[in-house]
Amino acid sequence: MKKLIIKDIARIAGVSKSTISKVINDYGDISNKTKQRIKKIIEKYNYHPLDSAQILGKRKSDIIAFVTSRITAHFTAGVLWAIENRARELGEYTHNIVPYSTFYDRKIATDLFKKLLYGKKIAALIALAMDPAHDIILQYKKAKIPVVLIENKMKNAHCVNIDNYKGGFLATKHLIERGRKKIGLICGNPFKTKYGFDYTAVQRRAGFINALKHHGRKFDKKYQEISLGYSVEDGVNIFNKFFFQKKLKLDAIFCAAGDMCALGIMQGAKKYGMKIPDDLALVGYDDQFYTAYLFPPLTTIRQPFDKLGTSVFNITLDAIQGVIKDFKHIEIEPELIIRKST
Amino acid sequence: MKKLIIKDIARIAGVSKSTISKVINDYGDISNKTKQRIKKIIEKYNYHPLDSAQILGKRKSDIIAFVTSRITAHFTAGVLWAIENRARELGEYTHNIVPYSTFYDRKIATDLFKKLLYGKKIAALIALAMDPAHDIILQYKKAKIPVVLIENKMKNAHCVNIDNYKGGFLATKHLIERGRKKIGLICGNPFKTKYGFDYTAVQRRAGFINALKHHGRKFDKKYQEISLGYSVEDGVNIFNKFFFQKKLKLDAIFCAAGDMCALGIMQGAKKYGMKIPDDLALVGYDDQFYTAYLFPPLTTIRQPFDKLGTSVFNITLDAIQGVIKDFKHIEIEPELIIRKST
DNA sequence: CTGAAAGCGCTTACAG
DNA sequence: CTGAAAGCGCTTACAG
Repeated sequence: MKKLIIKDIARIAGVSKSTISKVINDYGDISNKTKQRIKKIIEKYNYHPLDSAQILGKRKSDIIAFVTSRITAHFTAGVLWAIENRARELGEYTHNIVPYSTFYDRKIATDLFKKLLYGKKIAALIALAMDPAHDIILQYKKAKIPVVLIENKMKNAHCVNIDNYKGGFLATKHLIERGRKKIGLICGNPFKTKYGFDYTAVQRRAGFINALKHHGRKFDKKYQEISLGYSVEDGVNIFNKFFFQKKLKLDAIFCAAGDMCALGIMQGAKKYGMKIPDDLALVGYDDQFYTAYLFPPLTTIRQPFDKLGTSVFNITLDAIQGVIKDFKHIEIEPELIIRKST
Repeated sequence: MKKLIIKDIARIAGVSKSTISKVINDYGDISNKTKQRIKKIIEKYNYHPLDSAQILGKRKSDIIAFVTSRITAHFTAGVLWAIENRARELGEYTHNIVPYSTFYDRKIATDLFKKLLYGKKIAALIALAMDPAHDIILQYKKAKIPVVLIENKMKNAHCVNIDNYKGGFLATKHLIERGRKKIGLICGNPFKTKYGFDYTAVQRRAGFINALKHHGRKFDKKYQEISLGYSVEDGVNIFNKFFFQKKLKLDAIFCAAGDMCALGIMQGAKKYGMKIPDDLALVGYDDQFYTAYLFPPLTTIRQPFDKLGTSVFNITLDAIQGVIKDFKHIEIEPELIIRKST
C-alpha cells in the first residue's frame, strides 16, 4: 500500500487537487456537501498531507520552537508542560511546539537560533533562560517572527518573567518577620561575564537587599554566597563556608539558588546538629514537589508554572496573529509557601 | 535583507544549484577546491537550506520522533536527556530528535503515530511506555520505518527495557537477606484492561514473587497493593490500608511503584511513629535524586538512564541504516542502591 | 567534476 | 463554488 498523496485523493473524490487542499485547510469557498464528502474520504483512506510539502507551498510553517539549555530540567519541564497543555486546551499548535536543548552551549544556541529562523521558517520562538545576542533578536524582528523570552528581559522581544525581585523580597521579609537577625543569601551568578549571567539571580538578590533596607537593615556582602551549580553539593559547600570558614553566626538563610541547594544546607545542618528552624531558619526557591516532604518541610517560593505557561502561550498566539503592537513585558506573581523550616 | 535561497548562492558562487546541493550534502564528486570555496560562501552569507524543501526533495526526513505520555515526567526526562546527549556525542541527528507528548490519551497517541508515519516521513520512531496497536506497528514495518520501544515488548519492533523483573528480584532478595519476614508489595497495575496495562508492574511483581519462592516463601495476595498514580498520596493511602484497614504487621515494604509512592509510606510511618528501618524496612524504585537526602536516605533501584539512552540511540541508528536484520530485544541491568532505609 | 531539467507534494492567485 | 497552472526551494538521475 503506497502512501496516498493529494492527487490520489482528488482522483478518488473526482475533484481537483485545489479542492482537496481547500478542504484540508478549511477554506470557506467550498460547498458544504463537497466538503463533508471529501472529509469522509480523507478519513477513510487515512490520508495525511505531507507537512514539508505544506510548509513549502504555504511559504511558512506552523512550528513554534521552544529553546532552552536542557528541556528536561525541573523548571523548564514544568513550564513546557504548562505550555503544551495550554496549546492542547486551545486546540492550537498541539504537537507543533518543538522543544530544543542547547546543552548549555552558547555556540549551539546561536547556530540553532539561526537555523530555526532561516532553515525552518518557524512561526514563533520561545526561549527560556536564554541570552540570545541582540543582533539575532533583530534578525527575527526583521523577518517578523515573534520572539518570546521567559526568564530574561530584552528589547524587541516579548518577555514573561516570574517576578524574581518580588520572590526575593517576600522570602526575606518573611525571615525578618520571624525575628531573624543574621540572614545569609545564596544566589546564582548576578554578575555579567562573557558567558552571560543569571538574570533571575540579579532580581532575587535585589529583592533580598531591598527587603533588608525596608526594615532598616544593611546588606553585608559577607553574608552572600554564589552557587553556580544550583546543586545539593553547592549547598553543602556553602554551609561549610558560612559556618566554618567565615565563622558567621547566621540564624537564617535564604537560598535563592533553589531548593536543591537548600537541601544541601539541610544536610549540613543535620550533620552538625543544627536544628531547623530553631537554630537556623531556611527558605528555598522553586517549590519542587519533594520539599513538602522533607523533615522539616521546606518554606519556599513557588513559581506558578501554569500561569506562566498560559501567559506565554497566549502572548505567542497573539504575536503570531499580529494582534499585539508593542512588545509585552509581563511579570507573574510568585507565592511564598510557608512550611516548618521557618 | 531577503532570505537567501540556493539559487542566490549558486549565482554568487558562479556555479549551478546542483553543485551547491552537492556541497551541502557532502557528496563526493566535487573538486575539493570548489567545495571549500562554496562552503565559505555559505558561511559568509549565512545560508541555511530550508529543511522542508530538503525533505520534499529527498523524499525522506532526518527526524526521529520520540513519543511518550508526558515528555517532562521524571523517568522520561532522564531517558530523553540521555538520548539527546548520545546523539550529540555522535554528531548524528542532533536537534532532529523531536519529542511529542500524548497527554496519557490513547486517541491522541494513535493519531500521532499515523501522522508521524504518513505526514512526516520520519526516519524512526522511539516510543517510551506506549502501547501502540499491533496494526500500527505493522504499518511502520511496511513503510520500513524502524520502531524502537522502551518499557514495552512487542513483535515487529526493537525493544529496550531496564530489566524490571530483575529489579523486583533484587529488591526483594535484599529485604529477605535483611531478615524481614512480612514484606508488602506496592506496584502499578499489572492486569490487562482496555486502557492498557503497566508492563513494568507485571515484571517487577514477577521478580518479587519469584524472589520469595526462591527463598522458600509463598506470595500472599493480601500483601499486595496497587498504585495507579505512583504518587506520594497513593503511598500515604496504601500505608493506611496496610496497617489500619488490613491490620497487617509488615516489617518491610517494596514499593515497586516508585520513589514518590515510597515517600508517601515514609510520611505515614513518620506520622504514626514507626521507625524506618527498625520497625519497617523500605525499598523504592527509580533512585530519584532526592531519595539520597531523605531521613533516612532511601534504599532503591536505580535505572541507568545513560546506558538506556545510549542503547536506544545506537539501535535506532543501526536500524535506520539497515545494519540490523532481526528485531532486537535488550534488557539493561538495574542496580540496587543500598541506603539507610533497609 | 559540473550543470540542465524534471520531480517531490503541496498551495495559491486567477479565471471561469 | 471549482479547476488548471505556476510556484515553493530543494534533490537527483542523467548527460556531458
